[in-house]
Amino acid sequence: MSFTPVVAPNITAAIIAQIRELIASDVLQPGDQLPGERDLAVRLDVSRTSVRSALQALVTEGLLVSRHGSGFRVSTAIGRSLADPLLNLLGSSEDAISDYLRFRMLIEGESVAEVAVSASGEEKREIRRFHEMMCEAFDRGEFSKISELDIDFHMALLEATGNLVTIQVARSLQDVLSHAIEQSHLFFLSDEKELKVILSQHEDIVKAIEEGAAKKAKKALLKHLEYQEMLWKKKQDLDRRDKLSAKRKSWSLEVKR
Amino acid sequence: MSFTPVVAPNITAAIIAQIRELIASDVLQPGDQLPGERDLAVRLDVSRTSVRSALQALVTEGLLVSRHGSGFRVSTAIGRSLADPLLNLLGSSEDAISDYLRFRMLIEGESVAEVAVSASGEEKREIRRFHEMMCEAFDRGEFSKISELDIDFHMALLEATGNLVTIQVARSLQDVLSHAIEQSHLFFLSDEKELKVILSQHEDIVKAIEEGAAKKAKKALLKHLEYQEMLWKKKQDLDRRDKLSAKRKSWSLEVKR
DNA sequence: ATTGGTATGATGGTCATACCAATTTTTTAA
DNA sequence: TTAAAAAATTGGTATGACCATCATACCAAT
Repeated sequence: MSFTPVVAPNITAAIIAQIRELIASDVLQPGDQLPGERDLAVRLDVSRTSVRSALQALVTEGLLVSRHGSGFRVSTAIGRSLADPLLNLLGSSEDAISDYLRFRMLIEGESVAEVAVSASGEEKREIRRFHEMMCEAFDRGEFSKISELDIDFHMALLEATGNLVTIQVARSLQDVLSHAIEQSHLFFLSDEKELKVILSQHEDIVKAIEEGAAKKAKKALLKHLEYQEMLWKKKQDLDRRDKLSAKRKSWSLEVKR
Repeated sequence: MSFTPVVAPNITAAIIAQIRELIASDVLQPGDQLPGERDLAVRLDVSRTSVRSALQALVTEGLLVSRHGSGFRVSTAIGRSLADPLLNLLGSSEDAISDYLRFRMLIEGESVAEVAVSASGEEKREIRRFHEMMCEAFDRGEFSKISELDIDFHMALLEATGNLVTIQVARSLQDVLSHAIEQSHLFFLSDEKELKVILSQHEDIVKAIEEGAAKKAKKALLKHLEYQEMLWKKKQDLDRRDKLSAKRKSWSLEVKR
């Protein structure tokens, strides 16, 4: 007969676990606002003291941030342990963006195939919704919003798989990218013509998903990412040529001087 | 042990800092008992609420341990930092390990196919070298080394692709989840029979890579990871059954009381 | 001498209430 | 329409109370 030590019931720990679960399962997303302490207390049927204790613990852990008078929000920098090394990487290597796109092909290629065959109707409708919002933004000429919506579109794809590890990794990566993209401005949204191509590629992906055609969806998505990689390399070439000509110019000036 | 009254905004933070300082300067040594909450409150000239908030934070941080009715003590096992949000996040979910393996299937499946057709002879020899080291460790009965070498083996696969993003993500993720894997001890190295299966699966993978057979290699690797997922689910079922019986037992005890 | 029961004081855990301070929202007045 | 003022909301702190648990001491029965 083996007895195991009894763990005392701990209300605070239970609240912590519940909130953590909500964040892990992506119901609460980075940046989302939590209900107020008093509200939470009545919802969970516990005292405000216990709620505060739990929230405080999550703040010191870094999962939440609190602002006096405003409330609690889910931290936007959760995957910092993943993000930090990658940040250095993207800054140091020229090919990092290309590697990033190849990595996304690994992840999203299989994921979208899985989604096509096993996602619910509601999830598929969610994906199409993002796509339509993107098209509308394009029609209105709000090019700055398009890249945001593009991120949402691809995240919705991954979220439909329900794989928590995939979701968190993707989110961390996207966080890193948002920093890196600011440096290499105009990453995707450079040309109206190119945007049109991207939107039609998205349309192909969504259609394949709705049809439940796994291989077709995967193929369409890989084509989409390969196109973006091509765009990136093209842009990189132009930059290199610009730098080269600039160098020549300054050199010639130097000679003249 | 000298406590000075607190005068500051962020009262809780000030208390935390003071106690942390006492521990860092070794005035409070591991195992030492702290004054009671009420005592501390009057010594610091703050409310018991603030004292509790601070102590609670230090407990979740791992510096202190509390026992109901006994008091707070300085933790005897300091140094292990569980402060990583992502770690706790993934640790809170039951399916995290399973999701982790599915994630690896996404990454490694395509990667190994790529390696089979495009890796150099030297890189392939490197992979085989890790495999052989694993076999030798098995023959010598050094089961504890096997899981380490297993990690090296799979990392060598990914490094052969040359994708820096993939490598970084895999490294970080393995780092984050290492404790979760250790916690579910005997994950891989439970049974000699199971280890033999794993080694033969590795052999299949290596052979396919050396032959340059992409699809064969991918298939072998997916089979390998699916086998591990099966092992994990099996173990999880056993755990659940144990907990259930334990619950029944404690219940009968409760009735007696 | 060991075991089981009981009493007591200290401690952590939780709750309810109140008030303060920072922020946001709404209202009001120019 | 705009800007200032007021109100409502929210996190931070304080206080007092009650309960469950722990550590200890003491007593009684075997």
